[in-house]
Amino acid sequence: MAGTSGKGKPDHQRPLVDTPKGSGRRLRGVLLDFLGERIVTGEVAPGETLPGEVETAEKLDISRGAYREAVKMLAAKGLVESRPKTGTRVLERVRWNLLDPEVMRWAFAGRPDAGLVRDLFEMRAAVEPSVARLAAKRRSDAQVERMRQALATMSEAGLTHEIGRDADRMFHETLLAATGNQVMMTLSASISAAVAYTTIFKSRAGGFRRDPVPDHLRVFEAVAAQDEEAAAGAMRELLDLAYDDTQHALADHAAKA
Amino acid sequence: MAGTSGKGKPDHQRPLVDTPKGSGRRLRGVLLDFLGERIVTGEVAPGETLPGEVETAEKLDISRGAYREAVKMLAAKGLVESRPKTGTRVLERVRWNLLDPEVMRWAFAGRPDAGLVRDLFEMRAAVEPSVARLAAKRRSDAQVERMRQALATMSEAGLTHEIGRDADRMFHETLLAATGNQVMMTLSASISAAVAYTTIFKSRAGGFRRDPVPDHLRVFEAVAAQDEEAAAGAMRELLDLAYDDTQHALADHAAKA
DNA sequence: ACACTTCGATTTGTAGGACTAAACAAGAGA
DNA sequence: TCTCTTGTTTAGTCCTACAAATCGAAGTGT
Repeated sequence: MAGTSGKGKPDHQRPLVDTPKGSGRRLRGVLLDFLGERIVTGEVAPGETLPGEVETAEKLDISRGAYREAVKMLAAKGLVESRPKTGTRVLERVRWNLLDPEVMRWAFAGRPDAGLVRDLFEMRAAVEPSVARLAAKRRSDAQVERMRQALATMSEAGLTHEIGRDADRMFHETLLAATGNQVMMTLSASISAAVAYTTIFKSRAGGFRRDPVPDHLRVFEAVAAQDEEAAAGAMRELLDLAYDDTQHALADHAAKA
Repeated sequence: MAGTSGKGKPDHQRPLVDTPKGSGRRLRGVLLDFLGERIVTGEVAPGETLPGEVETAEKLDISRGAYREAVKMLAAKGLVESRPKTGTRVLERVRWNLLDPEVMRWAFAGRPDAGLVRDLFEMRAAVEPSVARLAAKRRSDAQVERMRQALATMSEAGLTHEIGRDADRMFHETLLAATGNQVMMTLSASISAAVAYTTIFKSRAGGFRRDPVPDHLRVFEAVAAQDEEAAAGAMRELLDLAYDDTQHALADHAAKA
């Protein structure tokens, strides 16, 4: 791993950033997660500048090349900006690409931030009904069939099980594909990345307060019947339910701490 | 620029990817644009794999380091994925981060794709009314004042002039900030990047069919009065107008070609 | 006080080599 | 024949070390 002989330090037992080891994870990848998470969680505040690249690379005992590639990926996501002489500095939050799935993942790595969850649900409230509406308008019969099956396995397994969550994702994914709208598809891909984390968080903390299957069913039926307004309405209800559950899970979690 | 002596080729007159020269643009940056544009416009189809990195770097007469950093930035935006032995391949469109401002820029570099424009406006139709609603609910007096001023300069200069477009951007930016919603702010940042290109495109091709200032004014007044429903409605009208204009500009452009 | 120059810190770009993962093919064993 | 293992090859990954362009700030001259 370390060139011809590293930096004189023994190859066994590296000092920092747990080694990628035998896993498929690349060194650059773990470094990216390491830095990205530290930035998104606010551990290094916007405006601050990271120590110089030679210095950092040395401290973490990795090469400048690997470090630079990780930093360039952060820059591509709008988290940092690096210029000669000034160094690499963390940008203000507004410049961040919050919609990037990886950024979302970092944001939800620790405990979910209540403000971010609220913002996210406000966004979903704006977008998802329109998604349902468009899906009702343009869905194909094959997509209806796929959603029916996903719904079936979902009601069998329940959302507490892995297989049920998979079915849930499949349901929403197909709904999205039915809109035929590229932009909405990528947006919701990011959102559902975040939603997956809150869902798993919910099922950890306290379980669900109401069965989500009936609401999914209403959405499905409206889409199948191509009733646009009903689809939008059903989706709104589904979202309200999810928001309530998330709020309660968050409150429970806060109470315990 | 070229190490000790490049690759033996004379330093004057480089073969490909116009050199960054005295400009502030970094070599990696122009390479990123070059590759990104080629991918987004479909010149290299999804599924295809780029030639090997040594080969490419050699052909373009740049170092592997610079090339790799550019590719890593593309990977961060979800455009490509590179693995040993397989090479670097372009991902399917659904995995692209279309909301990334740079990806948007590449998408609108050539002639705007009609389908993408439609998708974008469907998205705006879903999101922007909610933006107006939230802004009406939470706006501060200072923000109202800022919007008033932007509107004033905008009605003076008109959207055909640079200064007018700046004021327009300022108006929408402030409206966005008034929502207090981080997620919506980043989303609309991406969207307005695209909108800026269509706007400049519109003013090139045929001008505007209707004065946009009155519609902006209606939005402003509703937000100032904290009338959420009126704000949403006014925004919907504003969007309809913009969509009509864009459609006609697109049609004119197509007719000429 | 103002413009111009120099200097130093830091990123940018270059070169070439060693390591490793992954795909493919060939061979060994059942 | 089929599967499992083993080698071979390919291309990305990671490493070191050096040269150069940039830009801020301090210094210098007028």
